[in-house]
Amino acid sequence: MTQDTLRSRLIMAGLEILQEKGLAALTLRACAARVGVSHAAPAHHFSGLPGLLAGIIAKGFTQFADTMEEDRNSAEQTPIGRLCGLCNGYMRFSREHPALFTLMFNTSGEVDTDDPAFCRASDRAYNLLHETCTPYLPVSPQSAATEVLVWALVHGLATLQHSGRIVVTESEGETPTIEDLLRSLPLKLHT
Amino acid sequence: MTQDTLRSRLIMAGLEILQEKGLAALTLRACAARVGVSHAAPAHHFSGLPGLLAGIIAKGFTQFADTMEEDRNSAEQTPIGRLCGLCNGYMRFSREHPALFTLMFNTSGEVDTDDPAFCRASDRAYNLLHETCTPYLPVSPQSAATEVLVWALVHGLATLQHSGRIVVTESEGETPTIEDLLRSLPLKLHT
DNA sequence: TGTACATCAGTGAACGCGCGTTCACTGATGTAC
DNA sequence: TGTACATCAGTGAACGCGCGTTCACTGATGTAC
Repeated sequence: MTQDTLRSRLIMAGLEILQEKGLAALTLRACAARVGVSHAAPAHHFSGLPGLLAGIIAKGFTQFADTMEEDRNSAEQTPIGRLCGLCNGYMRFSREHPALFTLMFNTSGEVDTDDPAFCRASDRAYNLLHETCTPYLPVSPQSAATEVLVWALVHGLATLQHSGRIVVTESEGETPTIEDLLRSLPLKLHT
Repeated sequence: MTQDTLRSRLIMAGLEILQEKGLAALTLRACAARVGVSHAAPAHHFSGLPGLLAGIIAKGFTQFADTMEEDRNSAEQTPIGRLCGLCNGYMRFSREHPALFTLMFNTSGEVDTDDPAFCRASDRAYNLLHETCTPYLPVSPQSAATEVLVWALVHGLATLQHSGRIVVTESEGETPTIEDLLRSLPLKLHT
């Protein structure tokens, strides 16, 4: 019990440090200090920094999937409405948690990608995208699957937005909205 | 003269270290050691690590633009051929220099983004994309500019490919090619 | 042509720093008898 | 009910490590006169 609590408290501390100070500040000692525990304590719960990172990323994917699901389900319940909602959630999460988002999609080799919690959370996020794209067919036999197009588009937008190179809004204005971009794609419903 | 030479040799060493061992191994001391110079020498040429990183990233953008220009100019000289070539260059560079590519598009705060060489090289890469998209018009008034669509798509593909989440090929096979993906987009030529 | 001097890239020793890791320990908890 | 013992999460001191930075120095180069 105490073990589970400290473990999850260290992960939460890691998420906060990532949010406030970025990846460079994310160390075992910093997490222990934030929780208020000696710096040797995390060794009882994680196999070094890669283990802690895996735990943090798993938690990150869970929050990511929650955000997408929430925005999808509170949007207009049509295929395009749900897809726009999901993508807005994707963009929103990457905007609100830039350092975490970057870490989640960076296999810098320092992360234990076999961690079962990590795989479960990551799969759940992917399946949300997959489900929300199922109403759509590829436009032609040669064209790519809808989910590849959509995923690449929204992921590229999120990454470029994060690095300050483009601006994407949710409300209407001079810059394109997610909805404009998705409507630019050739999406064809099942007949 | 000696100053310029050591400066550029340190940048080249940084690029090699990035390629071989990743971002975590990229330090002032490591660059100095690779060049064969004392670890205090770089201080005469760079204002700490951020200055060296700016130099490395500027060089990276130059190589990036070279790669895209080369692939664009050796492709079939039609609008779609040139655009496919450029995007193949984009993907090829990100595949061949994953750590550098990640660093180039990550404003982790540790980089001096006001560096003039950095701005010049970055602008040249962007202008290549812009030029190659000029034959195309948006499909409708609401839809996004072609270059935003293309950039987001190819950047998303590059990033997701790098993190091992999707596979994109240049030759034909079971997975979509860049050409398939670009042909999936609604691109309309000027009349 | 020669002398004196200024400049400055690179040296090598030393510094403090935060990191992950180790290790003997303490003290609470739970269990066997 | 009580005693003895095993377990184990967390402690705190100590370790070696590589990092960026500082600083007095050396020695080559270029310039003024």
